[in-house]
Amino acid sequence: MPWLLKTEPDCYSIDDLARDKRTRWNGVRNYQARNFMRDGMKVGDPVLIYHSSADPPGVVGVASVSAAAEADVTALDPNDDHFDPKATKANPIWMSVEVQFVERLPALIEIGLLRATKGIEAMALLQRGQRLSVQPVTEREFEIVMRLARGTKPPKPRVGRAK
DNA sequence: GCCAACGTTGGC
DNA sequence: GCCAACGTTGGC
Repeated sequence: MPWLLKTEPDCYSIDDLARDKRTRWNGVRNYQARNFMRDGMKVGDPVLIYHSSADPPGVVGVASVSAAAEADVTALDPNDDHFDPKATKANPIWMSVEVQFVERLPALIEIGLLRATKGIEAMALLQRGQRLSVQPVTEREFEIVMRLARGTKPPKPRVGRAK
């Protein structure tokens, strides 16, 4: 299933991912987000990359899950910004998946455009007060965002449920 | 920079 | 286990 990962471009941007080709999504310190990475994200799942606290914020690219979650070693490193004194080797607490670069979108899809787009009103990203940095995205939401990216119209709603 | 919304912490 | 205080997120 598709996902969305938020990142602050000042910290790690789509350009950084394009350069690195793949990266461990380390530094996530929220249990719900960790659980999505640990239990939900499967190798091959597509991932929207979203720039938060950017001007403007929006979806900038696509990645895919390239390796399943494992211990986030940055939690064990006292010199790392994401050090967690409660984490141990036996119980690292935090986990992260590896993602690989797929593509940069031809243009950033601003959050305002997303808000104005029919069919994706229920996207987690667009809900008030939500700040989760790892979010599930439905197949249809993913498809609509990709069509926005390619400048074509979103598909008509399907009747009934997929699969 | 503001501030609403949310998660976490810690006293009790 | 409650909940007030605090810290963080992130759009605006």
